[in-house]
Amino acid sequence: MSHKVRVRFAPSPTGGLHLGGVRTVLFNYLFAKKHGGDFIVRIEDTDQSRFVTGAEAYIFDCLKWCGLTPDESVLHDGAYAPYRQSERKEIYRQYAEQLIKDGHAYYAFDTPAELEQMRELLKIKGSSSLQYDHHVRMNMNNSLRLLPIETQQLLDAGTPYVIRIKISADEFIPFTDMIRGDINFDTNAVDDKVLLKADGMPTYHLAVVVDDFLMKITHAFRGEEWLPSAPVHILLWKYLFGLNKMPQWAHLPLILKPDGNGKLSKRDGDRLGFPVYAMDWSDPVTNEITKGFKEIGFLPEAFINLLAVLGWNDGTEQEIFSIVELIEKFSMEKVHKGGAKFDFEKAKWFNHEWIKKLEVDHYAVRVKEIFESNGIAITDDNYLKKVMGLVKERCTLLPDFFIQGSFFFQAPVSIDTLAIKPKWDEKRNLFFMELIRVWELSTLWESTDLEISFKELAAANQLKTGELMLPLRIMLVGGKFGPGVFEIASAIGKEVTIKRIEHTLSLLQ
RNA sequence: GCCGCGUUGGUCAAGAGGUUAAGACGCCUCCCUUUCACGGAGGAAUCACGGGUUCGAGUCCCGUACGUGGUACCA
Repeated sequence: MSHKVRVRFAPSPTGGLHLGGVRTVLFNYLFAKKHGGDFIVRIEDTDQSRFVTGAEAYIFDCLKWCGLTPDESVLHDGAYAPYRQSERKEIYRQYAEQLIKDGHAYYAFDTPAELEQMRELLKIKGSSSLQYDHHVRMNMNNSLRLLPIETQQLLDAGTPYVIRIKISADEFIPFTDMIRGDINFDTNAVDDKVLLKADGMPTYHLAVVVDDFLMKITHAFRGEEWLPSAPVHILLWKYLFGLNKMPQWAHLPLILKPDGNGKLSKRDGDRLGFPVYAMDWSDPVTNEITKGFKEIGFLPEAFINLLAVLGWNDGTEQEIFSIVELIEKFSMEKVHKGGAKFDFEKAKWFNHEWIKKLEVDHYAVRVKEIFESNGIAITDDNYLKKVMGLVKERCTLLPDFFIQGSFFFQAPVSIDTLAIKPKWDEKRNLFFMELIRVWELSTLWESTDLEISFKELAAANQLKTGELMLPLRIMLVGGKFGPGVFEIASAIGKEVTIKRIEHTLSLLQ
């Protein structure tokens, strides 16, 4: 307890950063910050065949957008560098050798073909498992079966080999998971996992344990898919560093697809029409772009919020949390055991809430970009912010500001005259002609003034205001949506208002 | 197949043996608004199943079903 809390997020740079990945980062981050600890990002790039250019930089971009800044990482320095496992390659070997020396691991020279043959044989024998374990290892080509001199000869000859952990039979590995409580594993179900690959790189199993030790990690949080290999890691801790130094584990529940079965994948997003990655990911090989939450118009505050409450809640009715509140209220014990299906409708609701809640200044820059990418140059930022304030409660995603607010900047592209025509007649036509004259002479242009003059004129013409407001709205907006008509008229100004009324009037002739 | 983990409305979920089983999203109705939203009021809809334990079980135990993950020189 006297040690400073240190946690890590350890992604493989193999592609886009998935919702589940961001949530793992988030829970790590929240836990670290809550306990005044350090949040470390370590790049687990031990599989050279899966390396993807740009993926690492992309991960850091996502973290930056989310506001989850690491204390130590490839980009943030720290006392335990390097933070990229490929650069730590030499470190791992000595631990693997140590395990061999202590009798907990061995060299295995079996070729892929021989391994396949072994599995075929087990299958024929009707064995329930096809594992490389105590049942078969004495029939295999490894240093356990070979004479020491034979092993040495193979080694000297440069024969390719891996180092495997020697899992003893009939042993129980108990451990406590912060979320799931006490769990017991039977070693008979675990195989002699490869620790060091033929290319000299460690596998995940060796690398996590060694690095977590070296980097003084106190709490290790990862996805539930790692639970079955936990006994291997625990054994390695026991053999290498001692169980008393082992971090506390928590295996986070999975995020599942909304329909059907299984883990949420990128393909589900494509299929169901929502993003699965935090930010746009462009595949360097195929150039295919996969949409991200940021780009479709999510606020980072909302993204973080919705992820936090997917599998966790503080036991109250509260659903909207700022990052500061999350840090204060988060606890690993309240994380669920079961996986949660992702619901995009609810995700959008969070964004809507955050758009309403936040001052428009927080996201005006992005909305400005959206307008500009739609061909509307914003020359007056204050006017933009005013418009945003007027329409924000109708916007769920950031691009909605364009849909809801373009008519403040340009004449409506199309005018829904069909909505006016059924109740249109000469009397109403004359009313609007007169309205133009009245408003042209008006020196006051506040929405309340406009409403008063509009209503007075309607009364004088013995027309119901209500029947005239919809036509006015259509004239100014183009359709049946948007904030109060008089507020719109006031915002767009006298000249534009009159021009739009005249234009629609001519359309109605 | 084997091993692990899980299971409260359609979805997210509160719930630590005694509750009329919260709340939210979505859906429906109504009010507000002569637009669309926002806001407000209401509605439909749930403890996977079977056995125990107990005066009493969504809550504890055991089975079953279902889901999910793992079973690679991937992480």
